Amino acid sequence: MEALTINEAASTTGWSPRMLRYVESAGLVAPARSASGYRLYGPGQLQRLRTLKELISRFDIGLSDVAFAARMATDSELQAAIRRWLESEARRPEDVDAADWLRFEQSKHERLLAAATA
Amino acid sequence: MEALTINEAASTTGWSPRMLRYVESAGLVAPARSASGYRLYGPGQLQRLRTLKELISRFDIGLSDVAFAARMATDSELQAAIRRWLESEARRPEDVDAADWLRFEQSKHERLLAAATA
DNA sequence: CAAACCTTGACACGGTCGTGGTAGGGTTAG
DNA sequence: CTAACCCTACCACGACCGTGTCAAGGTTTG
Repeated sequence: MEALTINEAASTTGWSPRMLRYVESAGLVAPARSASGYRLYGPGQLQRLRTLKELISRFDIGLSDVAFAARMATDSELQAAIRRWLESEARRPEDVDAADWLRFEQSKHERLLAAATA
Repeated sequence: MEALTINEAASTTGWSPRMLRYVESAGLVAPARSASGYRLYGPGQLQRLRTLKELISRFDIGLSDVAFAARMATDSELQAAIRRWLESEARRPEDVDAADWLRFEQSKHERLLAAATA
């Protein structure tokens, strides 16, 4: 009785059923399955779906970003390689315009805003 | 005499001039500028461009993934939020098919392979 | 000064992301 | 049994990523 089917889970989390399947395909929240293959979402998964939504909208990031963070967290070789590269970058702060990648990261949002305003 | 212009930098790093500008727009390697606005790549930047190329092809990731990692490394609030979310995930290993997101992450590569073979 | 370089801005194009829909077919519940 | 639900597999669509190319104009160099 602690498991909701996909439409019920969608109602209580704010995701669409379609997106719940997509989130699963990204490996971020993988519900158990009933004997006949129905997805069964437990309470913890419902909570993680809600916080995932929060996370993504608060920082304006994508599901694929979270998926990449998950990959980094489990692939220590990747993690180490990226950290080494970033550290070699950080040692030359005079080269870096700190606002640059920020503009890059936000540009899609800005473009959306501009399009919506126009 | 330690600074190369964009075409010279392209030759020694394997990136195209177009991509060097794109990499800069992503905030990953930002060269100094001459008085008249020419990009001037120093030795350290050439090295980072080479390792960046290596990193990206070795792990089959995108520039935007590295840009996201850079954002995480400098935005500690984002980093903490993502770590919290991932940790809440990790406490329920019975739910997670470890190979799932791996398939997701590799699927584009597989699709490319399939398309190339066909 | 002319050739060879650099700059930004734009168009284009295949591929991926995020999202909705629809179709064909099993499952569950009244 | 039938209505309501679930499944997977597709099509579609706009936005974004990675990449090349071209145009119009400034800079450097022989």
